[in-house]
Amino acid sequence: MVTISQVAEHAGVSPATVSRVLNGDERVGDEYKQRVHDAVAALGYRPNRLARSLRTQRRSAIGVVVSDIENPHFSEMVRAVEDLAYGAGHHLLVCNTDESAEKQRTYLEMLADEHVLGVILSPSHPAGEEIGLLIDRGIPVVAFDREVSDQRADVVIADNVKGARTATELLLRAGHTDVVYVGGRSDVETGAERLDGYALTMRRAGLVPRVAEADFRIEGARAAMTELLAAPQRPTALVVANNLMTVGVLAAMREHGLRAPDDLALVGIDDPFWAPYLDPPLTVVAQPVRKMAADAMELLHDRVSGRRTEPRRIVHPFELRRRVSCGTADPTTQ
Amino acid sequence: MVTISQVAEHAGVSPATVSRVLNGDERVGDEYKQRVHDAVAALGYRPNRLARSLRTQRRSAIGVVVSDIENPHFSEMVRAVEDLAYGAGHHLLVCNTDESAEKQRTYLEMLADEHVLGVILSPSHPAGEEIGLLIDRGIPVVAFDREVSDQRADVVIADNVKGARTATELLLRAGHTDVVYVGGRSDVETGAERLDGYALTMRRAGLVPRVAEADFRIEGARAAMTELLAAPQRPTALVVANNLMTVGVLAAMREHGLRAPDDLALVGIDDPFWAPYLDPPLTVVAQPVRKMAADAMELLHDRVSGRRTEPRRIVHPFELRRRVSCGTADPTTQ
DNA sequence: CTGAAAGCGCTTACAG
DNA sequence: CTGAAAGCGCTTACAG
Repeated sequence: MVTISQVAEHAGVSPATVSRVLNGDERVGDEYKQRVHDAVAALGYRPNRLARSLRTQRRSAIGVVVSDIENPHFSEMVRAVEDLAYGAGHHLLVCNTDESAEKQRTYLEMLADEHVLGVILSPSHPAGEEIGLLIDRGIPVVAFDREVSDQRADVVIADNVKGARTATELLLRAGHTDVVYVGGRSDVETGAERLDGYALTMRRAGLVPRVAEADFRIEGARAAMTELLAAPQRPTALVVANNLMTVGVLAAMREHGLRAPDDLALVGIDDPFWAPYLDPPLTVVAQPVRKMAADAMELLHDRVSGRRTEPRRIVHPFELRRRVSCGTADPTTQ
Repeated sequence: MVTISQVAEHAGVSPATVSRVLNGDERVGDEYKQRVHDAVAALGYRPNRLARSLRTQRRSAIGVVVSDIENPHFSEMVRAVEDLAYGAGHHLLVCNTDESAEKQRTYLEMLADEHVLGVILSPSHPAGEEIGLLIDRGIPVVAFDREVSDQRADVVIADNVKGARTATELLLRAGHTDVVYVGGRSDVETGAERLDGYALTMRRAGLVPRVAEADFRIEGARAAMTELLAAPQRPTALVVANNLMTVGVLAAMREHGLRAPDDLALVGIDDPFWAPYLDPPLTVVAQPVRKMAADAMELLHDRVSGRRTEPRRIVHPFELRRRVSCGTADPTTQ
């Protein structure tokens, strides 16, 4: 392990001068600069970032906490954040919480103890006190997808109520009246809001909401669908609460010999990369994940640079991406 | 920021004693222990992990370098690694290289400078000299999926040749003679080996290999398929080089009104979580990603603990997961 | 069993 | 422009 002192000795200067040269301090004389650069090259010296972070009290890591990196929604988010972080010379500590309050706490405490630059958190437990711990210690937190109780955090979310409304309205305008919502966990914010958006839209149209309850997961959706399709009255259209559930819904439909959109029209929420390639290509309302990630990073940078101290809250609209699964025809006139 | 000295003062002991208590040193007297614990609680003290790492020369972060976290293969790998790391109290620095030699170099150098505990690397550039830099500095490297030039690294790979052979043989045994390989990048190890496995198997059966060249990506596979299906003789079966390409292949087939397995039998390589839910459910040969991740972590821990200094190389077999897309009938007798 | 002191590898006022 | 010295927040031989 070559240290800065060894470089200094080799170059015949002080460690302070080596540090200055390496950090681009212009006041150093040209000959000294050259000698330092030569010594660095000769010894293959690389500064210890740990030591630098400790001394400068400035870290280059950003914590990203999601419930499950394997969920394409979060893979996309992490990917987008990573692209931006790389450009800024930062790197990512990625943490999965599995929707466990305890894992969230453990990870956030660890990130606090690591003195990360900031945290982008898709909360499993919005009221966790460890969120305040981070902010107390001057580590900015951006809540992603879901809000957190601590009002000092920044927030980047999508308008789930409107998103579900857009999906539902699309089907209602096509003439459907029996639109069922295949729902995710209504005990979490995103689940509750999407359900609300659907139910409100149905009621406003004078229709009765009907929900097949599931859990945001493939097999849960498949089971809920199996039950739904065994019921006396089969709906003509579905709104599905997230991308994983869509996979389960399509599987259940296939088992029952049903095709979208003819037997059952379908609008999904979320747009994983394979949605356009499903059979049929899936119509979805999608969160603009990349834009949201860019906002999250910008909010973080504003905080770190001290440009802003007041919390901000950015709400993105969902985007309708119309493909095939929603159908086009008015089913009442077929 | 509460420091260990403040805790010491509050408890009326030395910083050394606080450190000992917090690190579970049993030699400390019970009364002192109690006083330290009280002071820690009163002040809300949390040790600075950066300072500890610098002092002990022991880091708790593991670097994971993949080409693209959005590829389900790597999402699954990172997820599996993360599960194991969490249990061991480690956390993950996740890096995307986009198959760029430069990004790989930048990230690996950064991981070296961060003095991470170890690196799991799915190499974009197997001969990168920065791999040696890590090992020189005592940071163990486990090559994942693909080998690296530096012989000192550990290796966890799947037997791509046999995997592709298994896929091809399954189709040959079903009676197919015109099996086309929809190929990935044959300039990378995995691509080249899978191609070899396919081609060898065809030749051994007295058949002529036929390849639709693509690039491991959805659109590349779709384009290659469109070309293939425009050719005079349509094959009766396909082996597809990775999970993303399967998505493109199915899309192209749909555009041409072809269904698997009846019009075209299909075996994929890789088993993303949605493969069983595709239409038709996909028959695949799959790398045992979770087992491979577990091995990678174990190799890392062996190195870190000094239990082993000689490099190890673990080769996993692919697993055949037979579903619907490969068909069952002998097409020559239909 | 406990504390004073040194040191991990840097950076940065301070003095010259 | 350059260096000696202090210090970031810990841990750990060393001495008692």
